[in-house]
Amino acid sequence: MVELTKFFHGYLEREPLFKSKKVLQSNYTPENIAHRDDQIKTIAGILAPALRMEKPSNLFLYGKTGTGKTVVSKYVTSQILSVANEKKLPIQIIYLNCKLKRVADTEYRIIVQLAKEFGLDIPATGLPTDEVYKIFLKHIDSENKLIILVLDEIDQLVKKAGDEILYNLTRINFELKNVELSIIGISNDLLFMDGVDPRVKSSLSEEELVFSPYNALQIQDILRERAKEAFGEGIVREGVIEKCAAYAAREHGDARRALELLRVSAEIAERKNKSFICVENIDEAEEKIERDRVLDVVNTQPKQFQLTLLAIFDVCNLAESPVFTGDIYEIYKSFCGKVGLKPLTQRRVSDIIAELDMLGIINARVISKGRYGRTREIKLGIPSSTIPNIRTTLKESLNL
DNA sequence: GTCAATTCACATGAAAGAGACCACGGTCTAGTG
DNA sequence: CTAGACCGTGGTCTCTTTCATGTGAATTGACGA
Repeated sequence: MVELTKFFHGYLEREPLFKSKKVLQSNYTPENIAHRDDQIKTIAGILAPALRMEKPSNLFLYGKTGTGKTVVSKYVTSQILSVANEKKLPIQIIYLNCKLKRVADTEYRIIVQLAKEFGLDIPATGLPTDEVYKIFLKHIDSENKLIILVLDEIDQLVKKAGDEILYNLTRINFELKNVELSIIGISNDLLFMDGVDPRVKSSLSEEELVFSPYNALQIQDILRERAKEAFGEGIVREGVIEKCAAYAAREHGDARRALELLRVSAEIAERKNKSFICVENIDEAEEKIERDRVLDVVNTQPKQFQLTLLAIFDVCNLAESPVFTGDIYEIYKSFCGKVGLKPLTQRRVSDIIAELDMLGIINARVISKGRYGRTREIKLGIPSSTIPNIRTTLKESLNL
């Protein structure tokens, strides 16, 4: 008891490492965005007609994760909005992240979310989709307005729900008299548009913009700028920024990852009562981020998912040689027996393995072994140091 | 030695079902005046 | 008479199963040199 109060007092007396933590959080939109001037100008140019109440062209942004697509579009739209507010223009910006599960990942839910933005409360389920459309359209069309709809991670949406939604959304303009709707689509997948209905394609990507990855130096700039706001003087030791940037650039110039790395490093240092962040903290941070990410996925997925993952861990642990779907399925089945769960079909497990691959927890590559068939070659996609930890968590949650 | 056919072990697709969740409208019930 | 409880119907959504079709190269076997 006494110990704890002492601890809390100590905690409060200690000089905090962070001056402002939110600067490093992923949803923070900084005042000025480094190395993205061109894109900002281009987007601003494309969206500017909105301020004359003319419908801007639909816009499509491509680029890998952490290249600033979201930040840039949020920045530009918020600027437009503030000008619009100043001039009392009826412009509305709606930002939807289509990747958010159970929020905006189906046609129905997109409409519900949109409706919510207009103060309309529609139940999350239970109504026919076209009914919801009608309610929404009627409500929206009652006043003059210009709407800019930002659909982030739009590729996820289309992959799950098909491109019909996009078609419907682009058609809204024809059905509404008083409202103009422009769409900004944001996609991580550069090839995404190839598989989309040509009609949608032509109307949606009237303008296109590619965000190229940052290089290590640019990431350093970004980190330095944010670190200046986030920490006090002298807290970030020599080489920390450089190393964070190098780690992130190793992937494909993912600035978000670099920022997260820096933030978690700082958190670790803080927890250790250090008054500075040093290079060693970064390695720990990297491992922690990875572990948390996997654990997060694992905990939110159904049991069968967890069992499959556990089977993969076990098989990969035992065998040095490459591991295939069939092996996993056998082990998985035996686990099911132990836990008393009805095993899924191989078809389903195959899909689950594919999903795990998508999540980056494993690396699965389809290979052909010639006469000996075609299968997935499975390797672990996470550092082996994190695995024992995850494995025990898994086993606990499964009572194995 | 060359070349096409074969063959394996799954991958990949499509469709459809089970079960959870929910809204809506109608009917029933009990309480009220 | 009316508010609330309780159905049945019809809708979405996720996770699965079932059935069907696809696939890439090692292997096989026929063929000719």
